[in-house]
Amino acid sequence: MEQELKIDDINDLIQRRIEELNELQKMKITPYQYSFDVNAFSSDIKNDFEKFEGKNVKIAGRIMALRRMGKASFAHIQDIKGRIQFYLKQDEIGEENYKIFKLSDIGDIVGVCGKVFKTKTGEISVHSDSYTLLAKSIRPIPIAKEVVDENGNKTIFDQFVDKELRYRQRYVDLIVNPEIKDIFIKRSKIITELRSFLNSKNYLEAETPVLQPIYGGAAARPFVTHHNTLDMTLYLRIADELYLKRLIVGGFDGVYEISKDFRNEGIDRTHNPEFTMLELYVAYRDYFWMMELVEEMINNICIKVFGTTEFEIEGKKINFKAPWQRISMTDEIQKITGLDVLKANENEIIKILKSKNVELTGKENKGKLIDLLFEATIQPNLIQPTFIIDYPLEISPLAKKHRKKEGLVERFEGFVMGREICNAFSELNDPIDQRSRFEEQKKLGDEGDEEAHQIDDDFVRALEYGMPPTAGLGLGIDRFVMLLTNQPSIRDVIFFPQMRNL
RNA sequence: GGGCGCGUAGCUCAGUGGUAGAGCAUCUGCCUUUUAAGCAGGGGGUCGAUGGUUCGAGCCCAUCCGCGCUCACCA
Repeated sequence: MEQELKIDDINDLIQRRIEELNELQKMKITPYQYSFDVNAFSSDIKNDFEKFEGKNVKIAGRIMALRRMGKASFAHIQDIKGRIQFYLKQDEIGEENYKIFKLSDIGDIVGVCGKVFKTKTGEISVHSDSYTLLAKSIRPIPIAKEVVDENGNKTIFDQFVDKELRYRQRYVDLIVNPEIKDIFIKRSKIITELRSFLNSKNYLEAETPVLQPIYGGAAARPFVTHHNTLDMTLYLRIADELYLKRLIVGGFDGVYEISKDFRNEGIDRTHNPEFTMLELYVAYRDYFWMMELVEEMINNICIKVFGTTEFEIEGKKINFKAPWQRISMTDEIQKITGLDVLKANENEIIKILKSKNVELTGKENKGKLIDLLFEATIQPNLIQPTFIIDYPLEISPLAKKHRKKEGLVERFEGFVMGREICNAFSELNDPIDQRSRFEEQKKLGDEGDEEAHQIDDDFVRALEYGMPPTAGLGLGIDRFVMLLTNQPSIRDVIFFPQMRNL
């Protein structure tokens, strides 16, 4: 049975492979097999040659290099752990099987059985006595040839480097640049350790709605969608916060969620429209307590996943070891600029901002101006892990007023390498204050601030029933993974980053 | 959104006004321990798209599409 060609970007390379496929089928070979009993992996064999030498192994993987020399051949296959060479010759596997092998291409998935041996030139290989085509590849993969010199330095020729194609066709990227798998494995371990740390504290992993009639918990523009049967507008969540706090009202005293949030905003090195966020709320605790928890949690992840708290990130040595420095935002601004922003009027702050070439829209309130001043003067210098504490009230509509300092809230953000990695507060649990904060936000919204918070009456009602004092935390997983794995772009830590349609 | 840059064979790239190239990949032949295997020979292109300038455009100009870097925005 000949395969119909229904491939839009057919070329002669694909054409030829389909012809091979048909030839295999004429030979009654099934080019897409059902299973293969793998019992060994490339790097295990190479790392423990003494144990494997002379033993029969069954390995499987993708052919990544082929060297055919008439009636004998060498090839490399790539499995989950790396690459290994196999050798086969016609005398040993028979003409029929050798013909099947000759119809194989780089990219095919194959299974090989045979004895482990070392070639004349010293490469640990599998001397195959059977060869099975498991899945025929009809689309050629970009071939990158590798050379490892005697010092172990790897040179890669013609590496697949087009970033656009790598992101759009991540499956090819993973085949051809397998070292990136490690980043994603690290990402997975980080999330696993995060979850196991939080579970060890007996916090409940909760699932809250992605589709929300009122979005909230952050300042961001949402994605809008529509439910047909209910005939109502729904928003993809921009944060989990308000639902998780409802669970605290309901009597859970520790809840967390690791989930996707969606923000309809720009895309760049640090922003993907959907991203993974950890949010955690713990009853009867405040933001001081939460700072210690963050230190403990991050130290734990560093040790469990990387075995150290010391990292080299973009050439700088970073140590996550607790305790982190704690700096008051307004004190530090005063130290650096000489201005007491709490007492100063807006014009005094604007004057300094202008001298720093910060562009203003003219709509900023005092809290926003203070935040801008912080970003311009202090944030870039926060290289080692640092907590900035006590933020202006106007930019923190869900945080509790500071117990001592007028105009501020009990909020902290953690910074590393000048970048924010987490955000936390003593949560606002005064329903009357919360309603007036929402009303302030509504004013901003009415004035055109597209990111202003919506009024969530049901959330206020929940607070009216009474929410215990609570500490809350948000931690952006993608950016955290970027830091720990030293990746320059969020797209390098997300398997399938959002791309424009072609 | 602004600035800079990129888009040529499956991959990596050269080609700055005069017949579209190289290496790898691929095909044919030879080759039973090779390893960027080798030797000999061959095929493969809407040069991102559209329009313009020119006797002549991959190259110059304009517009558009896509991507990258960067700045702004995104607390």
